[in-house]
Amino acid sequence: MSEKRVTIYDLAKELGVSASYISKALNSHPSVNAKMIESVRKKAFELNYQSNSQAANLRLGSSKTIGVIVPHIDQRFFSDAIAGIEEICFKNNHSLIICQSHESYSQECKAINTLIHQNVACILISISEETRSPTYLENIQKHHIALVQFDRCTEQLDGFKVSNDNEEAAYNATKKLFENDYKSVAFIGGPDHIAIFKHRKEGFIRAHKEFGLTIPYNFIVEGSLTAEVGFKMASDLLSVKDPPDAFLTVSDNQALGILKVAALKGIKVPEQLGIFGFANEAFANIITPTLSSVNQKSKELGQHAAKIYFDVILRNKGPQLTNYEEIIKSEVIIRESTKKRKD
Amino acid sequence: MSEKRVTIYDLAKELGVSASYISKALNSHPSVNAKMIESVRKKAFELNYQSNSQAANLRLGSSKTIGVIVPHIDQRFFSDAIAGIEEICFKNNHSLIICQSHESYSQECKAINTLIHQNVACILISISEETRSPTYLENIQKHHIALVQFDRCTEQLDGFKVSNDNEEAAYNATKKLFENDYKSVAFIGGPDHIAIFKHRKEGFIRAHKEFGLTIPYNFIVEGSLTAEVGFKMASDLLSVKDPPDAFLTVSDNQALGILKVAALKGIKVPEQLGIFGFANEAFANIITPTLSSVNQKSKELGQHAAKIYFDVILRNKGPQLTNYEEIIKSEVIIRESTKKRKD
DNA sequence: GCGTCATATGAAAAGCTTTGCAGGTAACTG
DNA sequence: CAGTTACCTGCAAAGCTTTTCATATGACGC
Repeated sequence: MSEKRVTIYDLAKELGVSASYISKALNSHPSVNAKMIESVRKKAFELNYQSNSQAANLRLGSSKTIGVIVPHIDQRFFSDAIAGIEEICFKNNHSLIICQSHESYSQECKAINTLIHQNVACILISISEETRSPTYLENIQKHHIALVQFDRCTEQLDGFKVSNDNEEAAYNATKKLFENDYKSVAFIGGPDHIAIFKHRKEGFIRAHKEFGLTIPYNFIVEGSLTAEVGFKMASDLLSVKDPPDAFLTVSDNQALGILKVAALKGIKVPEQLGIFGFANEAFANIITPTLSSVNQKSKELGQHAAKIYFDVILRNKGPQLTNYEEIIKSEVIIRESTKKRKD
Repeated sequence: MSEKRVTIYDLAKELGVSASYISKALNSHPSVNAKMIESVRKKAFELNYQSNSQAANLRLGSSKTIGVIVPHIDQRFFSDAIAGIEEICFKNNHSLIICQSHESYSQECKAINTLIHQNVACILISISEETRSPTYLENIQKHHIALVQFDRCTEQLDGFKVSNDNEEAAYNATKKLFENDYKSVAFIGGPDHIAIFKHRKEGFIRAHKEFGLTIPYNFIVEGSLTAEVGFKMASDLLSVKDPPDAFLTVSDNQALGILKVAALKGIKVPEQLGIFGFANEAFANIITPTLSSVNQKSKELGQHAAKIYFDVILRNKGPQLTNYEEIIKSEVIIRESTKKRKD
């Protein structure tokens, strides 16, 4: 019954021609006339033939497949980005292999190996929290596989990158806080060795410089992007002598933790405390008060990352660009949580 | 430089043995002694050799790859399920190819073809809203590729399935509403040809039967799983002569829409109106009032779907089970939105 | 009738791995 | 020493497709 796979040899036998001819027909090779192509197509459909990409790719030495590595596929930002990537790949007839690093360096390496084994044409990666050395990424390039970093990029390796205007976004968010009469803002950041978090911190600092303000040393802290961390950091900071009257975070979840602290301490948001999130999670405009945040346009970011491969790398097989960076403009969204003044 | 791919022939030449021997060594074949295996491994590492899965799979006729098709990867439920699938695949050294159907039948078919071309060992699918005929799924089986349906299954095709106890969950949720003194519950459902939505409706009806209650004909409506639909349906239903005093929905987003209507009309939730969501989205316990919902354990569901392939299908290559269904127990979570009585 | 050209078709190799079988060597037994 | 065993190692084929190059056929011009 469904015993053996149907191959071009089966088609060839049925039609009384050679296998190589069938192959040409299926690929619409110019040396095969239209009538023949049609009848081969028909036969292929009739016998329920499906080409074997593995054999083709083996022959061709490439694979019409893109690999993606992200820390967690079930985090909104990444699943959105992947949706964008998938869209572009689908349009270009490439399929997608997806791996999670679970924020672990060793799993990231394992994923990279898998993708190399699979002979992917390109790897799109957003590195894990643990990744501090780019040696494994260099390994990708050694295997003549294209590499595009998105969102979380390492500055230790040149190449193709897409990320948000993180510095600018943090700068704008901080400025908005000042413009809304908050006087003393604390920053809850993320792991500093990942460029995007460093950049956000820099934007935060630039805004202070511009307004001629100094930042108390303890008003810049770092941690993971969870509500628990937000809660902990905010409890600490709100217990010091001159506490901040606003927070800028690098994740809406951290912001959520701060809201909880405020509720517990009876601090009114936004009247007594301003809170600025990051990532514009689905809940940001649903919770009370609605949360000011930064919309990172994650889907677009994914699309652009994929497009870099199809539009830039593929077209540019000659002199290799070594540094190509795209910035996706994010959008600062002001909601209730930072409206001290009613305007 | 990075010219040609390193193959077992390169290793063979370097070590002065044959390629087939290298292959055996790398696979720890018993006829190769330990010392040799070690030195081949070392050499492989030294030359940065990465095996070519495509060639191996071509030879082996299988592919250590699982294909997944979901409507939208950026919907919480699916990205969670995929996270679960990925976990199990990773453990079993399989990689994952992910496709989105975008709720479109034609894109679903295209995705299926892609996966067949890729020679995947198994396809895990949650069908699109548009899919009404299982012919394309049968095609998968014809290509001796294993098939597991999860969450959204069609009743028109027997086979391996995993889903929630949808009927039971809806029944329990409805019962909870009655127990909390709501007298007249309306149901906002989803597309009826997808079994899970039908089952939820049946659970809703069973609860009424059990309590000896009749359901006004217009209290059962259907639509997509969006806030807009929830808003529209609820506005309509709350304007009739004897409006319902509670809603059971099939999505938290629909519930969100109802909350909006209530706010607009000045109806107090939960005092005057109970609202029950479904899916336990991240925002359910964050919004005000917090939303009663059904936790579908989506990640577990994904894990189980993948495990069916590894634990059941692979182990059971003899007499084919034709109907194997697993039910993941979901959890009904009561929050503020349905607490008419304080207890 | 012969050289030329266009068109249609096929043979064979290559891409890389796995595996059954056979061949070879060394050690060991009686 | 002949025969057996155990252990290593390699040959060759298979898995399916693509592509180069060669051949065959017929038509055409002169």
